[in-house]
Amino acid sequence: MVGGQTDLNILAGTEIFRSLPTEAIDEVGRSAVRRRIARKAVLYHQGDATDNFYVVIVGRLRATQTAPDGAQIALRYLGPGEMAGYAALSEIPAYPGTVSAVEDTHLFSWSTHTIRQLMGRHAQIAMNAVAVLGTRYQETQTRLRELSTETVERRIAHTLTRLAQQAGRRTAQGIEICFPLSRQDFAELAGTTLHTVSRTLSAWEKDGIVSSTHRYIVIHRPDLLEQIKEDVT
Amino acid sequence: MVGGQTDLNILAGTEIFRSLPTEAIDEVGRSAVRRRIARKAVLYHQGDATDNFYVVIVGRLRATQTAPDGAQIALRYLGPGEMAGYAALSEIPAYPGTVSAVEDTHLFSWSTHTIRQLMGRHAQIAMNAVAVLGTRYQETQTRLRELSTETVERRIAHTLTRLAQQAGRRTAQGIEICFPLSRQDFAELAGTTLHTVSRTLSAWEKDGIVSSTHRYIVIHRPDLLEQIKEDVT
DNA sequence: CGCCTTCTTGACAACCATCAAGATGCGTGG
DNA sequence: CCACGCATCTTGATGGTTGTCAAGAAGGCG
Repeated sequence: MVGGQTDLNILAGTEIFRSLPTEAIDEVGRSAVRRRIARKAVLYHQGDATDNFYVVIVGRLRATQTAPDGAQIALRYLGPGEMAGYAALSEIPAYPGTVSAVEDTHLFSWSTHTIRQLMGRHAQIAMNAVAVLGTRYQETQTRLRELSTETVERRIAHTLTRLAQQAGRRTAQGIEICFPLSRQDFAELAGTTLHTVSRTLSAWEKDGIVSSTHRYIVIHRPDLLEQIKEDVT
Repeated sequence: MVGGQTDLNILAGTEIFRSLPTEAIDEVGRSAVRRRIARKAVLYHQGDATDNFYVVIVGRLRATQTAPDGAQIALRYLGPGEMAGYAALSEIPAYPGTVSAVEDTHLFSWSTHTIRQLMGRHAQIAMNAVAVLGTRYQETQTRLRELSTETVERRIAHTLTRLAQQAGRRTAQGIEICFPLSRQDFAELAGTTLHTVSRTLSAWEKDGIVSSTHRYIVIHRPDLLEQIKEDVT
């Protein structure tokens, strides 16, 4: 159970519980459970029975999908305020992907039954869920088109821009992606191989567009990235 | 306005208005407008301001997305009972894709304002929308993974299976995709070119897996398609 | 300080898009 | 009813993009 005023304030700021009247937020808080998972730990596995719904408080999660043959792609990275486990909302019986932690992460969680009851009682929650899923659906459609029609370099540029938008932090040097991301991780997000990502980022680094230390990427020249995306050469 | 008992029965059977109490269905029907669009006509264009929400009664729609450079992919084909224009539900200001009719199509429509009001008043509608968007989101994620990791032939097999599931009709010869689909259309759905689709289907036709006349594809050996999908050669 | 993971870079080849040209078939108009 | 024309489909040849294989370099953690 979660009840402190700070917790309620956090809840009120999340994508799924925004714009709720106070008593509804109270109810949401009363039925929430706090949980913490360590870096690299798995929140749930693809194929597991859908039993819980989550909201990230602090940290970063990574959602992936694996094919029967082992090939993997990254579906999304989830930061503070974002929800995980939408299957719990939509009566999908098994999680369609695996979610694990990129950094130590704090979460709120609700059982499938509870979150559905909350949605039924407060249409605003369901409408927020519609908005979130709509936006994510749209983003995935766009990725699908990019993957179908664009060259790798442009796809990598798009992926990087999206990352910056979702998890970018302004610094003196430019925009930094604020969680660690290996070449392999990036490749799984862009739909290519770590080799191609490495080559492309190396070339961009030569041109002063980006730089990366450890596993943190910094964008120095967003304008040149835009140019790469639009380039019709 | 739509009020006949048959219309209400149709509405009660759609993915977005199922499981509603009678008076809610009544309300939905009262605020609905009937509309009809001819084959090849456009329901709305990508980028248009989101003004209406639709449900297909009979016919078939096709949702596509076009890149700035003109490259196009098919997002989805929509048949009876399915909804179009989810942007109207999720406050996305402009339609993210274009929807046009593959066959003469009858629709119900609601203004953006009306459908949102209905959702707010009846949480069940919003929950149904969550379920529909969740399922579509999941499907798109799977397509994304296939496009990232699988060979064209297997992707074409997956695409054909999905089509059969969504719009297949059992016949004496096998399962027929029950709307006309050109090689180009198929290619835009599978993320490849019409040439590759043509070659692949020709090869499969030689093996007795499928056949196609005019623009109707029939699957004779679903089992062999499954084998192609799983083949780990 | 050493090992192991991750990254970089090169060489090569395969898959599939592109280009090209002919075949088929449907709709339309005479 | 037939013939013409246009759209679609088929099939071949070729080349480019990018994945695969390989091996060495760099960097972090125990």
